[in-house]
Amino acid sequence: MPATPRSRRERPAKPALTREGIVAVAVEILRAEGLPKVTMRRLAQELDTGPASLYVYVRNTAELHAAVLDELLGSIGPAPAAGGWRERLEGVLVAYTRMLLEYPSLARSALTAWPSGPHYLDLIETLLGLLDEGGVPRERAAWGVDLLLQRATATAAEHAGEASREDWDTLGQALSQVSDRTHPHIAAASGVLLSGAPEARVSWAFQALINGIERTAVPEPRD
Amino acid sequence: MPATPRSRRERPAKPALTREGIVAVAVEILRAEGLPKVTMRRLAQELDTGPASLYVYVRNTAELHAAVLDELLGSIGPAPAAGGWRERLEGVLVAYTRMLLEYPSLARSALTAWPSGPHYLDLIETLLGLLDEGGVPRERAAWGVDLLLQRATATAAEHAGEASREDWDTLGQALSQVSDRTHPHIAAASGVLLSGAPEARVSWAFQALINGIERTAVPEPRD
DNA sequence: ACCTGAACACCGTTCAAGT
DNA sequence: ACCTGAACACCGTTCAAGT
Repeated sequence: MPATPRSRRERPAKPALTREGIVAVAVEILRAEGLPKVTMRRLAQELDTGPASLYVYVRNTAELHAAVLDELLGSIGPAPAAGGWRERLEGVLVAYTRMLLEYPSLARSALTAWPSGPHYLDLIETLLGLLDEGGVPRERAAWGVDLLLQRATATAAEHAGEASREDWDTLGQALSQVSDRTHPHIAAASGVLLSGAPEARVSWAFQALINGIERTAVPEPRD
Repeated sequence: MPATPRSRRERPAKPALTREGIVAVAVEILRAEGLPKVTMRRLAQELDTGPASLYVYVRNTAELHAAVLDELLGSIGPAPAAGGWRERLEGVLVAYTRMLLEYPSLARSALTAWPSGPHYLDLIETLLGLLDEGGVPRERAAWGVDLLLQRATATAAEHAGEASREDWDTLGQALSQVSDRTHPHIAAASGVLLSGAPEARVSWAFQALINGIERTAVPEPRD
């Protein structure tokens, strides 16, 4: 009796071996199993080829991650239509942060491999538009966008790796056990340092950033 | 003729197999060859043992990285003695950023594996002290420290991985090629978006953060 | 030209077995 | 108890060789 061929029913239609096909499969694996499983070898296996073949379409793993992020960026939708510019700006930033928080390891990778895809450009345009609506001078807005996006990305990235919850507790313990002779300011602030609901802190941080960007003059360029 | 034993002159005194010894060797390798070479296997080899032995002293790679960072933190020295609180605060933050910029991949790892060592606590104490001196309310200062340290860490982390320089150029190209019909605000700001000397941007960002922290009220805790 | 099998040069972590 | 050899289960990337 000949061995029966392995079933191929798992994937309805095998995506084509193109950049789009690779990114599509990568997003699928990311959603189902997380970024650590999105490896060149796994992708190749899923596409019935060897890992070497992928290098025709993507330069390396970092570039692949950036493409995946831009793809996901398409899902956060437009800015809220109601409310003042400040609230709407916070709304966009919170939506971006929330999306990244679903894939913290992708956020981590986005911090290093800068996205430059179409959805990322749309996001920058939206942020600049809202800052302009609020009367923030163009130069401050331009430099400020970096601050806002970096805060969102870094906040999500901090949750990558299973250890993060434990580390927070370790730091909390260290902060509360500190002597008020050697570290008087920590001792005095220990109750507040790690206090507050996560949403409240996220919101406060964005408002503080917006306030700072609004009020801080960019230096005159010297030549 | 018996085989001559392998020379052991490379390392003057092999550090003891203790947590301190392991961290010391890790710092040494980091300084000489960068974080990617600081692996469990390499460390074990350097200490004449197998990788499994290290797990008696460190929980995992992330914890090791955090210990290494705290060690390096000891080298940035105290806050500048002269100047207003604002300038001294910026001085501390710039010194921290500069140190991290020498080891961007360590910064990247610090974003995930929170340090909680003695030198990190000292840094927090210094920041809180300077904000207090500036009359910043305790609650704002406590929440603000997270903003300041995260900015420093994330800025350095962005330089990890060889690709970062190229990515920046790619983004710059994408930004300057955008159509002013679809992305009018980017088009209008394209000159400013990526302008400015790195030091000027780092300095502006910290000043904007300080200004924002100073002026943004923390919400009343609800129970 | 486009594609890929196989190899190169590694990883972190666990665990059974030794001392 | 403390320590570790060997194994498990993987990685990314390159390159010579095939079609």
